[in-house]
Amino acid sequence: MSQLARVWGGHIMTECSSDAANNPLIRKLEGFTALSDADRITLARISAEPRQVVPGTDLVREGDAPDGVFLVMKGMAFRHKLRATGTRQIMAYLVPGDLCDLDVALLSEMDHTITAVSACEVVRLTPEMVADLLANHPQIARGLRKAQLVDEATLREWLVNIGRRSAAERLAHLFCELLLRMRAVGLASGDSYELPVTQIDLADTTGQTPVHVNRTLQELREQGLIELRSRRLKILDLPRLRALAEFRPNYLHLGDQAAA
Amino acid sequence: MSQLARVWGGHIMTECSSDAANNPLIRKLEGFTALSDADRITLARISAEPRQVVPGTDLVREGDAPDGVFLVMKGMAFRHKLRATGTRQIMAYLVPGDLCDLDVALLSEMDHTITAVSACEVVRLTPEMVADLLANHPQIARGLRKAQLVDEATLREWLVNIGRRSAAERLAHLFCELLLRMRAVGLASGDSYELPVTQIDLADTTGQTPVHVNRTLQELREQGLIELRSRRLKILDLPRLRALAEFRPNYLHLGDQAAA
DNA sequence: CGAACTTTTGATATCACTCAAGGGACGTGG
DNA sequence: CCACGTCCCTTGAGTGATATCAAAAGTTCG
Repeated sequence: MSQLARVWGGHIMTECSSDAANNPLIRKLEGFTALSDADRITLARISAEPRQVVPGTDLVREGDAPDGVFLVMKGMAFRHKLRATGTRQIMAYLVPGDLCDLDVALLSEMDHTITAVSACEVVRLTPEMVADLLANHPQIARGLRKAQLVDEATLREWLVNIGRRSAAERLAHLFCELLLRMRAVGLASGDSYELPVTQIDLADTTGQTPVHVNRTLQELREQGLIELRSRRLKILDLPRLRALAEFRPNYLHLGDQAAA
Repeated sequence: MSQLARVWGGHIMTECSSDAANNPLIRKLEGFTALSDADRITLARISAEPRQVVPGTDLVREGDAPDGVFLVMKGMAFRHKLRATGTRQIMAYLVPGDLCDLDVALLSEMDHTITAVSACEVVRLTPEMVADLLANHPQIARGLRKAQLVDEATLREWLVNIGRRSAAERLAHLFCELLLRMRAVGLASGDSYELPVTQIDLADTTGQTPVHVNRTLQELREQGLIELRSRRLKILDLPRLRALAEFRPNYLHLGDQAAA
């Protein structure tokens, strides 16, 4: 927010992120449901021409009329709200493969803002494209709906996190969650991944003060649990970090292709 | 949780909540979209035979395979999670007209529990019924999808509430939100409504301690903002309560039938 | 190389938690 | 209809985790 915050204009650039195995959307949906070759081709086509977006760009702003659905292909973005008093709460991270709500076009007005934290590649899907996917590609539809349920479940888990865990536990939990989500789209190497956020962002995520986040991170480092430098997080002792956070990944519904 | 927590068995009883204007589901959806007479008849039929449920009954439990969608017709329920340490976080209230996630059948396992707080009337919609509504009743589908978006937006607002507001502000915000939601289904009289929760529940909702909730409620009472007795909340000074909570109802998307 | 931002440190304040116990309400059974 | 148990609400005293305020040190980048 203190950032430059330019609005996403008519932007630049191509670059084909097609190669199916590297397409985070395809990877993610395949974690949720079986896709046909035709499905993969459809998804690859849709996500073929992302726009490059500069850090700090608002993808949509609170008060805007929603205009299609955003899909993040690279980089990281988050949803957040600003209160009148100036405090901010971050309510979700969007990592590659993530979309914002499928049916958002039903609403007349956005109730929060989505901002790119790092340089991102983003695709905008028109309401028509979304409708086509949902109507004519049942497996894709299934995957997308499931992804949305997981987004909601994640929100609930964040509520538990902020409502009922201590400062250190909150951060630990966040780090564990993001590791799994980054892994699911092939963006973690071992137990480390890009985490392009400031300590201020972490504070606004976990409902704390930047100062306290700083001290808490130091604790986690001293205990040999993590390393966090130059926008990259390395988890040094995942089992202990998970135990500390009491992290149970069931709410992410990874690898449960089952169900009716 | 300390409650008896019997599992919802094959339960009793009928009683026809049909009369369209009193059907909370119909009222709620009409706030979101225009319904035809046929739509109203469909909805009335679906919700015609609620089961009576005793306070403390778990409608679904974490770990269960989801089996259809619940619709609350009367009373109040909430979603919550228990941590291993015994602490609990309530993540949503379900008031009459509310459903749990439409697509929940896509998941193999529930990641949280839903419990009736008061005596409730509840309808279980089978996955087939839900599919039929979504496929063959476009306006109903639209209303239901919108309702789901609002549920998600509400979750985000709760995150702001817990993450960034003081004890008094949190309670004030919750009370304001519930007033609007109860009004939307015709269950508020003036500025008061049934609120069948204990102070312990309020603590688990707002991420606080019961003791502190108690003291905070006393403050709100002393300031002439509310009255809370025998499971009924009366808001004495709504403007001041709203101001205290910095309550902006935009996230509830009430009365915006607009949008593409 | 300088400006803007971020991270770190120190000192102090406070809001909310903990522990503990008393009082009230409500229901059940004798 | 009283006695008793069980929740729930209330109060008090003491503590602790996290916030606040302020400033220095480190980074990043144009």
